[in-house]
Amino acid sequence: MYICNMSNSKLYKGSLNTIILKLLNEHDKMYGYEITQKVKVLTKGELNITEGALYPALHKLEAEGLLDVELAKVDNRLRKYYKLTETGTKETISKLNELAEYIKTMQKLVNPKLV
Amino acid sequence: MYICNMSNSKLYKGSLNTIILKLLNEHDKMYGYEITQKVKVLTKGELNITEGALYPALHKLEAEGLLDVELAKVDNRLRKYYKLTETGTKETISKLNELAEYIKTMQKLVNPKLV
DNA sequence: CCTTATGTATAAGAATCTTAGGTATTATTT
DNA sequence: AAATAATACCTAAGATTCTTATACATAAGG
Repeated sequence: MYICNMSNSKLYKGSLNTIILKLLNEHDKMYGYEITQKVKVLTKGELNITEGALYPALHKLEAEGLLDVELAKVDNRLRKYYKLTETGTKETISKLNELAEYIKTMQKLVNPKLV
Repeated sequence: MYICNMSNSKLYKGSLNTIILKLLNEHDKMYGYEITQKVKVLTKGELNITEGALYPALHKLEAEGLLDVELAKVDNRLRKYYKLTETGTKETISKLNELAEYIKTMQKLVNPKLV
């Protein structure tokens, strides 16, 4: 028996906020653990959001007024549902544009013929 | 008269090494200042590599054995030409694959219909 | 003479991530 | 029944990478 240590391809700086915002933009409300699972499924295990990155990021987005929190108890376990605020929705669009720009920029650099 | 402060779209973590390696892969040998200028031109001013990021990155890549250095004096000014080592060339390919994977992964997350 | 361009470098600080712990309940396996 | 895995939250220490600011030096241009 051995343990498969899938080398989690590293997040690029700033990606996480974009991912969180985009997922909340699609799913109305989500809780932290749910986000980690969703990312796993969507990326087929390629990306594992670590809790040490996720929870501080959620707290910060909340503090910045981009997310609202709603507490829930399910099966006697706490859940914190996060939801985009109006500002959060605007920021989501902005972040997605930034990401698209970034990808274009990188393609100019690494694949100049195709751009 | 006012100063146009083009908000330098931020680098995502880890991008810089990939950019450096890819440029050196294409141009045989380059010096630091040349790299900053090349990136400006290729990205039409969208990306400005700061010296505070570039020089430490070059030094680290050299220390890791991915780059070789060659000193030159042009117009009485020092230049440090960097060139890929054999290991550096392999690492370049690996980094470019990583970047391509990363972009695919992000597109699964932010644009799941298209992927 | 002063500023801009060319060319290198480092140090302090911010931001974001990984790793490694911690707590607690429920479900599953042994 | 007991141990482990899954669910669900959290934080702290450390690594890494970037920005900002500064420094030094030569050449060119106004």
